[in-house]
Amino acid sequence: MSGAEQVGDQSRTSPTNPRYDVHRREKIVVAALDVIGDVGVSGASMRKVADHAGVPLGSLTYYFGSRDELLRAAFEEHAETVAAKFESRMSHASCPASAQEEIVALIMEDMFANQRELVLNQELYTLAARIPAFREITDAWMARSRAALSQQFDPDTARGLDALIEGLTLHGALGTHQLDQRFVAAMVGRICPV
Amino acid sequence: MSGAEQVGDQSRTSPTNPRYDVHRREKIVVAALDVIGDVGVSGASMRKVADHAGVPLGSLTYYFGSRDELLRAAFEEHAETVAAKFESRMSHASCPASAQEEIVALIMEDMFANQRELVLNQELYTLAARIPAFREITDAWMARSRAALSQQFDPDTARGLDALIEGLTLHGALGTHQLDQRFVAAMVGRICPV
Amino acid sequence: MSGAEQVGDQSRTSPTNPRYDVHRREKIVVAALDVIGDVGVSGASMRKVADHAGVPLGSLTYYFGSRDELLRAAFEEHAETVAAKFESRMSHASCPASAQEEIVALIMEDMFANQRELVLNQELYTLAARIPAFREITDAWMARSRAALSQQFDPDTARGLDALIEGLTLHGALGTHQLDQRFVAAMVGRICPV
Amino acid sequence: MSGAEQVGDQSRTSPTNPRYDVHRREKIVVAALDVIGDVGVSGASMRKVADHAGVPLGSLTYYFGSRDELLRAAFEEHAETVAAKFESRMSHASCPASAQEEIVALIMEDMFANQRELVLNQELYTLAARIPAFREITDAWMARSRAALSQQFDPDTARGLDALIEGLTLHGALGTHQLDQRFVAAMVGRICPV
DNA sequence: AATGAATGAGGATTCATTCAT
DNA sequence: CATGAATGAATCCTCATTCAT
Repeated sequence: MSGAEQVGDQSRTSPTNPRYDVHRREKIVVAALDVIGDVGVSGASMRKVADHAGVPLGSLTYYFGSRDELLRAAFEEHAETVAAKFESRMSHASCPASAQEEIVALIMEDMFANQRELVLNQELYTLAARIPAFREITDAWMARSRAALSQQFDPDTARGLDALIEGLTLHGALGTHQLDQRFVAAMVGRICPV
Repeated sequence: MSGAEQVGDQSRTSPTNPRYDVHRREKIVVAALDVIGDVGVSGASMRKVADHAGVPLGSLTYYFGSRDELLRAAFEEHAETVAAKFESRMSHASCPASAQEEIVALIMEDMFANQRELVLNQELYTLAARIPAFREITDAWMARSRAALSQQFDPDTARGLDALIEGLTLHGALGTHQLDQRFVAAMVGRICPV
Repeated sequence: MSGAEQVGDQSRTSPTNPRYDVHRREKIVVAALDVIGDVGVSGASMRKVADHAGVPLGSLTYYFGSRDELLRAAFEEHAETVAAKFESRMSHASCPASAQEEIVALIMEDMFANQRELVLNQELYTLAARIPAFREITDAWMARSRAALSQQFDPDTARGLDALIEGLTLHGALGTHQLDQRFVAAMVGRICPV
Repeated sequence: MSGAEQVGDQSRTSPTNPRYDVHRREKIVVAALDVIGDVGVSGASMRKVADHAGVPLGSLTYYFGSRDELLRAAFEEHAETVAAKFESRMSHASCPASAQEEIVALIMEDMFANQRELVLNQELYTLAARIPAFREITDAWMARSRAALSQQFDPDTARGLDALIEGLTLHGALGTHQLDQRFVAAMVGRICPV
């Protein structure tokens, strides 16, 4: 989509004078998420993000006004990505049984497949615990998850599954031993009414 | 005054014995947890902690060597407190049924009773996600929780309950609507095998 | 729309003629004075002035070349306004006695009627104290004041009155208690020879 | 006074490691006034002041907390110095006539003897025009001036003289031609009742 | 002619840590 | 033993100005 609009690498900007760089905003957001995933929110200084994105420091506050605004944009992007993946999984399920399979796969494969996502998630929750603006992001995200689950499950089961997924992925990612598919499937099954 | 509490020469040098002024050390740890609960780890500067504890700035590095060491001590204290409360709950249960009741009470009452505990938990998890030293703390804590649960439940159920508790408390604390006792009891019941 | 106000080709190039959009230029100057009156010269950034004037940022340097030039234009406008008011007052006086009345009214009513004018005056003097370009503005202004006073008073009295007006208005504006008309009239009377 | 307590240049501190530098606070204040006199308040950055004082940048906020606090301390010092000079002049006068002579000398010699004092005065007034904290400084200063004048003159005359002194010194310093002693004496004489 | 995207230089401030006392 | 004065490094942010369009 966005690639189709580009004629070539230097179509709009020269490398030395990148004025009117349309992708810069997105580039900065991605760099911010990378840096946060690496060194956490507290370690993600404007300078580190700028360096990682390959843009001048001044452009960060030009595009985002403040570090807080950048963090907000970054975590909105993160939540969007993860929620979309979740919804995609759920949309493939045609019945509760296949939905359960998708949930197991999701826990085993998607979530926290890497350190980056685990850290991003935790950092977002931590901000949400203290700062209303980030709470809004997690609220919207949780609502989407629950809505996706509600396509196949009754409200209580949807909420229970949501919580179980949260707990299993976190313990799986933080815990010492690997999550085991049979165990995950069993727990998901127990939450779902027969 | 403070000298009267010292037992002898070894009290100053042995790492296992309380050295210097134990009360002051503890006071600093509690102050650190308070400040972290208020402004997060990144906002918890040595000066803020010292001010909150009512101790001179220099005493922080005197007692803890570095900020990192102080954070570690603080989160060890936090984990200890929460784990002890969990174990206490579990020790009151004489059968799986009463254990389930305790778990429900624990989710509804104990965890994240206040903003402070929610923030502390999230901050600890966030550090654990990136830094091995803090992972050790969460590992030990999780092991204790699981051990407590294993007194009444089989290993899989214990792990499942642990995850469910984690997910429910987090979603309860972060989510928009209050947790409902009937719902919590139902979900706990589903995880537990009949 | 804005093009219709241009007289011809020379309107764009002659420095003495209004070029480009005179209204916009004037609008910027007024906005600059407002902002300076509010947050001082040091707080009057190009962006704040542009926002206040409702014009694009780029137009400031387009019309004024640099911030310095804008400040100069703004303070020239300010001095012109105040000097004109002063001359108007003086022109109403037909004899020294009525001139004294006008001076008293001027001190009591005109000068520093608001915070904005007080600040603008002080900011201009402060610049004049260090920077020759602004000294030129205050020099011309003082010369006009003195000339206006000289219509009714001998040179020494004119200079004395000028200084007294300066001191009374400043102390009246900065001081804690209101200026009292009887007192002002008495002091003006003392400076004027019988 | 303070010199008597010093044994030698390196009595307390070594040049390379100036810990516990008792005079540092005062040194910074003086440097701040120098820099302000040179480049104005807006040009007086913490770094310039630190460089001028020969102290590390970090020590400025250590001693003063913020730039505002430093500016306040600096202008308090300035006001104190000038007010003390004024009071000293006035204390030498034993009768209104000699007081008038002192006032003339003060206008001709003391005030704005140099660019530095003129700038400092104007900068202080400018801040006072917008910021209450600095208004307090000018209020206290004016009260002292008036009190000193009231030793020899009735209240109205004291206030009138105060204003005249203000206006004459300012116009003398900013104006194009030098102040003339005969003229100053005449104006001071006119304000004082016979 | 007019604009606004872009940026480098410099702004104030915070802070963990050091170490002379 | 305990302290707090001291600091350099790094923080976020502001801004006048430039210049491709």
